[in-house]
Amino acid sequence: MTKDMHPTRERILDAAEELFAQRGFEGVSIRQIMTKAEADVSLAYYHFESKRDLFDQVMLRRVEYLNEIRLKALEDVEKRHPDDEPTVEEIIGAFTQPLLTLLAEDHDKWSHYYQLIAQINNSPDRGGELMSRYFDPLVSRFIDALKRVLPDSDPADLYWSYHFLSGALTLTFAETGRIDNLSGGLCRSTDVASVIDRMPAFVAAGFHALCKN
Amino acid sequence: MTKDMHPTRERILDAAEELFAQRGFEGVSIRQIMTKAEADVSLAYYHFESKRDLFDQVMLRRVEYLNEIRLKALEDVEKRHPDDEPTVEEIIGAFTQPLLTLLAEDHDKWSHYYQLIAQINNSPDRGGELMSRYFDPLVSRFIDALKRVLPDSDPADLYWSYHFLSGALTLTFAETGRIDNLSGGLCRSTDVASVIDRMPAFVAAGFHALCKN
DNA sequence: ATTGAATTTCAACAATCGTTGAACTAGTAT
DNA sequence: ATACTAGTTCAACGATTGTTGAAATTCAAT
Repeated sequence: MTKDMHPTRERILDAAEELFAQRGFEGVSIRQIMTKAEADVSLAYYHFESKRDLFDQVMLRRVEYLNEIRLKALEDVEKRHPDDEPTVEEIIGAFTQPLLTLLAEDHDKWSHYYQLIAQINNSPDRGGELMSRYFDPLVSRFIDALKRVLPDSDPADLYWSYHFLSGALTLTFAETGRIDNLSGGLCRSTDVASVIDRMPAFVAAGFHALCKN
Repeated sequence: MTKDMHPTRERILDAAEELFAQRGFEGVSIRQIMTKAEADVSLAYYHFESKRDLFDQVMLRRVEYLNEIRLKALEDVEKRHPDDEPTVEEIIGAFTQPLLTLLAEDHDKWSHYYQLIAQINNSPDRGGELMSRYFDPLVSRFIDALKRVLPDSDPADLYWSYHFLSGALTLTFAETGRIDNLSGGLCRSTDVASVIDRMPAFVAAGFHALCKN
C-alpha cells in the first residue's frame, strides 16, 4: 500500500476527473468539483496548489500504471519471440489490449479518465504537448518495435499509421454515443468487447497497407 | 452573392471560430472574441442571440457547403459506375478528399473550423449529439453506398469501421503537433499532402479486413 | 433638412470565477 | 493538561463572466 490514500484527496480527484472529462478544464469550476466531492471549496487549495495543479494530478494519478502494463505487454510479446519476429498484430495488441481490458473490467473506474485523454488528444491548444509528455516515451518504444518488424518501411508511413491508430483509439475512448445514433442502436459506444474484436484487425490491416516491405 | 455578407458579423464569426477551436466553448469569453474581432462587446448581442447561438452559427456557416461537396463527390463516383460497383477506395476517397483538398488549398480558411470539429467529435458531453445533427444524414448516405459494395458484411462491422475512420480523420484535423514531436520533425501535423497520400489506403485496408464478403 | 432604420458605443447589472487568510476541530505526542 | 500538526470550515477579495438598456452614430430615403 504505497499509494497516497488520503480519502478526501481521492474524492476530489474522482470528482475532478469526471467533470473535466465531461466538460473540459475551463468548462468546470472548482466549486462544482467540490460540490460533487462533498467537500468545502477551500479544501481544493489545501490538497492542491491550484486548479491547473489539480488537473495535472488527475492526469498523473493513472498514467504511470497505464504505461507500466502496456510496456509489460510489449515485453511479453518480445519474450514470446526470442528467435523470430513478432507480428504487427501482436505489437498493436500489446498497445491497445491492456487499455481496453481495463475498461471492460472496471468501466466506472476508467471511462472518465479515458474520456479525458480523448479530449486532450484532440485539443489543438495544448493537446500535442500534453500527450507527448505523458505517453511518447512508451509510444516511441512501440514504434521502434514496429520498425523492427517492418524494417524496410518508410518511417514517415509508420508515424502516420500510428497517428491514425491514435485517432481511432481515442475516439473510442470518448464514448460520445454517436455510433449509437448512427447505427440506430445496433452499435453502442460503451460496448468495449466489440472494439476489442475489431480495432486490432482494422488497424493492423492499415499498417500493412501503408508500411509495406 | 446570396451569402450573408455583413462585414462585422463575419469578423465576429471568424474570431469566434478561431478561439472556440483553440480553447473550446467555455474556454473563451465573449470579450476575448470581440477584442480579436475589434468590435464592441455589445455587438455580439446585436448580431447573435447569445454565446451559444454564436457557437451554433459558427458551426452552421460552413457545414452546409461541406455536406454539399462531399455528396457531389459521392454522386460523381456512382455516375462513373452506371453498371458495375465502385470500389471501397473510391467511396472513402469521396468522403475524405473534398475535405482534405479544401484544407490543402486554403489552410487559413478551413483549419480552425476543422479543429473545432475535431474537438466536438471527441467531446463526451454533447459531441455525439452535435456531430449527428450536422453530419449523420451525409454519413448514412456513405454507409449505404458501402453496404452496396460490401453486401454480405455485418452492418456492425461497417459502423465500427466508419467509427475508426472518423477518429483517424478528426485527429488529423486537430493538428495538435504531436506527430511532429513524436517523429522528431520528420512528419508535420499541417502537412495535408502526406495525409492525402496515406489515409485512404490505411482506412480502406481496415474496411476490407473487417467487412469481408 | 428630416425622418427612420440599421449599426455601434458606453455604462452597468448580478452572478460566478479562482484564490486566500484566519479561525476552528480533531487527534497525537509530550 | 499542553502543545502541535493535519484537516476542515467560514467569510471574503478582486477580477471576470454573460447579458442588457439606453444613448449615440451612420447613412440612405424622403
